[in-house]
Amino acid sequence: MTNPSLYPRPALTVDCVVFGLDQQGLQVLLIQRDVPPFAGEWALPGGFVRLDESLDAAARRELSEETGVRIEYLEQLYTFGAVDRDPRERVVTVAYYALVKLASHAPVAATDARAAQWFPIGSTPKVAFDHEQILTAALERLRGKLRRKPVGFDLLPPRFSLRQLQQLYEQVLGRELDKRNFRKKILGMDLLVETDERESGVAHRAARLYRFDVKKYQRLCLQGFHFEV
Amino acid sequence: MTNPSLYPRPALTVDCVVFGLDQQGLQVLLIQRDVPPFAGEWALPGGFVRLDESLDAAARRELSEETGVRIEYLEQLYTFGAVDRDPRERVVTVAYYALVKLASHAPVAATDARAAQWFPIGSTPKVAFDHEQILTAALERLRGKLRRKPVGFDLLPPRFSLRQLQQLYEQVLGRELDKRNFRKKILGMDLLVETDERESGVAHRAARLYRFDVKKYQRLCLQGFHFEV
DNA sequence: CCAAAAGTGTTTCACGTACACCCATGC
DNA sequence: GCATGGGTGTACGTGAAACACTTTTGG
Repeated sequence: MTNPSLYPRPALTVDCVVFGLDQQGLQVLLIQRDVPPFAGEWALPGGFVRLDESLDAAARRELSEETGVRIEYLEQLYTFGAVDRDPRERVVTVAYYALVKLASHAPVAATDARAAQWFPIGSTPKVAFDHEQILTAALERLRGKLRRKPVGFDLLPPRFSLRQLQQLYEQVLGRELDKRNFRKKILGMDLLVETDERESGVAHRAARLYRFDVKKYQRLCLQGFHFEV
Repeated sequence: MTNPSLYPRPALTVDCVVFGLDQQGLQVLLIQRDVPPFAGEWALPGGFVRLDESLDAAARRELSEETGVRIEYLEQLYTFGAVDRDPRERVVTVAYYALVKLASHAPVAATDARAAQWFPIGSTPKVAFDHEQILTAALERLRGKLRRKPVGFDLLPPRFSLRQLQQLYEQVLGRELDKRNFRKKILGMDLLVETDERESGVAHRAARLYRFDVKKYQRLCLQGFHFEV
């Protein structure tokens, strides 16, 4: 490893897969490109990494600039570096995925002029570059993460019903779960605290709302506790 | 996302954590730097990504140039991009980890002039840059991977005893396992085939040697089989 | 014959899974 | 009063964990 300045360099970008949850299920946020290549096509929000910012910071900045969503959870996913993934020239991209509380946002949130839109997983349009591959990888990672870490709560409002929680797991894991077993398991971890609030605006018995006790989770983790659904 | 050539770019490198297993346990391969910064200190093998090679290709090339080891398994780990991780200038590195069959190599393998040396996990010297952090991340990832995928066989010779396999798991996972339960579980997966060879050169009853049936594993995976130790 | 590791079964307990009914509420 | 989902307990089976002794071989 000699002097770095002697080598021609790939361009370096970050791209983000933003997941949100609403009544229709799990959604991804895409933006419409306004410049070539792939002008007019949908793509993941992202952009170039600046010299004075870390990769995480670049991801957060791009998300804030392009979508204005408030990020609950952000994790680096994988770095994609196929030689021809950008037709212009060599571009390596560090992909991230993010979770947001979709319920608290306007359905389409975009701070700058670009169109941003939520698409249900499984009904995404054709996307630019190798972004399809990134989307797939992100979803796979989310599935694994959700089972092993309590990140699901970052997709839900601060207070939620057990039904909401169960539906989240069902949608992301792609299979049905038994109501009684699910409640037994989740409540058995002793990480949810009952609030005295209840669901409102439903045409049936209102469900009790719970909140996730982050502090308690962190304490348990130090004692070797392992979250798993 | 406008024209990439308008932005100043970070330098981009790959660094590899190479794991091998011998009688002393799990080892990591480090090389001694011969140029500043950190000249004389130990570091992970790695180097700059060229414009005409993918990230994986760059990792393989660097490993071959700097260490000459034959790679059994290679996986991208994480991309490290703190602003000041290289004192010279902004350098982002894509870290990989690799598994090699150490028994079949000379204890120190280096094809070019640089010193390369194996160090036991837990007795590594001070390393340059943020390589300590990368090492830690690699070990953590290896632990998880080993439990969920049959990558352990990439650290063992093609024919191995159950004891060797068990010791591998004990060393990497950092805890003792019950011999009978271990054998029951492993043999129960029906992925090891008995060979008619036995251990040699031991001062006690010689153990039977097994080999891992990759084909069968792949077939089972398609049917939803899930490896777990 | 002694040291050292190979090889082998059973019992116990925890946890996952399957499964059905009454209750509260809004309309 | 009816439709809709909220909320609850039990029985069964599978799989993990604990546990000790006999066999083989080399020196």
